Amino acid sequence: MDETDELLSIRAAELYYEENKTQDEIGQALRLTRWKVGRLLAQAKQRGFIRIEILHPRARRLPIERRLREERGLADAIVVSSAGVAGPEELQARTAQAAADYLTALRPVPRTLGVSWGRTLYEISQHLRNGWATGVNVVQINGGVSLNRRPGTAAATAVGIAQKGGGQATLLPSPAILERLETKQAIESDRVVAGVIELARSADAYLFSAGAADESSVHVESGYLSVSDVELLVAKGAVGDVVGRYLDSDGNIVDPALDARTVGLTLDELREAPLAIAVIAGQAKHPVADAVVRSGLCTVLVTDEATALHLLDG
Amino acid sequence: MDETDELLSIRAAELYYEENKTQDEIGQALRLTRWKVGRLLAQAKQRGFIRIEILHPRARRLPIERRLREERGLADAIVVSSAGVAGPEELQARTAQAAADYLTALRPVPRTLGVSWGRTLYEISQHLRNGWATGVNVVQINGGVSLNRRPGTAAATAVGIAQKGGGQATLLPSPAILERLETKQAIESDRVVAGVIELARSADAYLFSAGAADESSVHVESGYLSVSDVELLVAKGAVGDVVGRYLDSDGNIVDPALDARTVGLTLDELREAPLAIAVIAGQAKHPVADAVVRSGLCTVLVTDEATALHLLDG
DNA sequence: AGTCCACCTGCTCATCTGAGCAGAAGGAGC
DNA sequence: GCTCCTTCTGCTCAGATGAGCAGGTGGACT
Repeated sequence: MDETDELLSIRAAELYYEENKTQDEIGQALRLTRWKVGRLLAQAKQRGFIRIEILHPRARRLPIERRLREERGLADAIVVSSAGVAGPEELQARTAQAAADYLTALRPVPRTLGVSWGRTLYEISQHLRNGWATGVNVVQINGGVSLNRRPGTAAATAVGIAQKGGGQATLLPSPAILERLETKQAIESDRVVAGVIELARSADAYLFSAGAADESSVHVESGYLSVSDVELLVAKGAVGDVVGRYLDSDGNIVDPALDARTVGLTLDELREAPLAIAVIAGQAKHPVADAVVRSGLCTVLVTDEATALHLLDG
Repeated sequence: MDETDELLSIRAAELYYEENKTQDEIGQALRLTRWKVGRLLAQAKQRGFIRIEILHPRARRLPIERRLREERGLADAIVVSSAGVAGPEELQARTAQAAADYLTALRPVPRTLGVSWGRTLYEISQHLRNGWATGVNVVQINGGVSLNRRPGTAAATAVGIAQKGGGQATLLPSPAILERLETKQAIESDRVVAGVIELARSADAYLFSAGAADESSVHVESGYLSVSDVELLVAKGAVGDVVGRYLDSDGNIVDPALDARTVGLTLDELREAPLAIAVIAGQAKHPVADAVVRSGLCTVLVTDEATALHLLDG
């Protein structure tokens, strides 16, 4: 395509997309046949001169979703558009909304849904509508009750999802991380706790997010880890955590001793799940999102456009 | 349009614009008739959910051009797209290119073209192609030869435009602004200078830019004015200059005494021209662009999208 | 110069799409 | 409960568009 044709294709595109002229009219204006105009427009599209964006908080990026499914082996992918996004909070909100939509549309409806907790999960619970399902029971898959600064967030998440879904919530009454291995083993052998974990193992589907390995981690906020603990983990290669377990970029546990003191489903148990929905959004979580997808921790990913493109780049 | 329809229209738009499905296929996917899909897409467009951009340095914004013609009474307007622009230099380059394109396509071809000088005009001369016209003579319409730091820029501009257009350049051998009124009157009564100005008055068309009233002004750079001179002009209401003459936001001369010492066509002479092409780009020139258009200094405006929108806002 | 080949052009035809219309549905007011 | 009015729905039909094809054009190579 020479320079003249390139310019013509731009002129044609202006008349077609901005002035709503027909290809025939454009042909008359530019002294071309309407077939030539059609070809110029096709070339303009194909060469990427034409960008069509859907500007809406609920807009998704289907081509990127397809690439994630095909190139990253996911069973499903939901990618929300970043077009016209105001800030990181809105990105987070859009992604949580999309996750709520996905859950609502999910078929078959899971009888039991295993959930983690955290800012993202809480926001998903807020975006779910009353009656999003009928009779979905919810079970927590990792510990964390009550140490949180905003007490009850973890519980409110699970209970909220369950209530709006017309089911019961089963909480895991345990800290996320114990200080001593013996305490962790003791609490796991507690009849109630063991029962909850057993229920969690039998869930039909899991819904969880991932945390970045930095000082903003919920584990730091909740007091389970200190900033220097996290720095140590990062030094060992940690990119973030899933259900409280810190992993490196290959999805391996970074600190087996710490992991052994962490209550809840293990990463390998998650990997065996037939339906594991990860909801991860934001620049800060790009590395951990990568690790989650690469190591097969989820079968379904709900994320934002920038994160999705990051995953596809590598 | 309720929330459900809004969401459906977004889903439909995704399938239509990103997946290239037909409205009929979308109808099947979303369990709607194809007419409903068509209406949803029309509403999505109409409500502004669909943004179509033409990403190309030569892309123009025809709807904005139309508004400028209709709402600002211009005979013609050329607005280059700001989409995907890298920086102010590229905006300037795009606008200069558009001005060169406009000149090249101009019919009837002017026998004599009056030009000012400056960074913008120089860039236009660079973008013109050899043989853009056959036999267009060029005449400078304001003084400024030789005091410029990059000597010859003013002359190179006029000569370049003329040579590439197969014609002769007539330079105005005079400073832009004289220190004393008497000197200005003396130089204007010089036979050669008077002849050039007479020729300039008889030009078929004028091509000029405008300068912002700040320290970056070519008059400061050229030594005609000091920074404090410009500050004084700004204090008196100056928003910029056209052919070396400083005007306020209403297009009135700010400093009549200074104006009387300025050599070349007057603003009122420009206003009477049947074809006066102003080329103005960049954030810094928004106020002076406004003054130029409001006070009828040009019949044709070549500018960038942001500047055009600024003109239409007010 | 002749031949071949790739590309381009203008066409036919099938499909897609938007305008306009008649009837149905859903509310508001009586 | 009934009527009227607005809005919505599914349709016809004509215009717009894209796929595919035959013929033509121009350049490269022999």
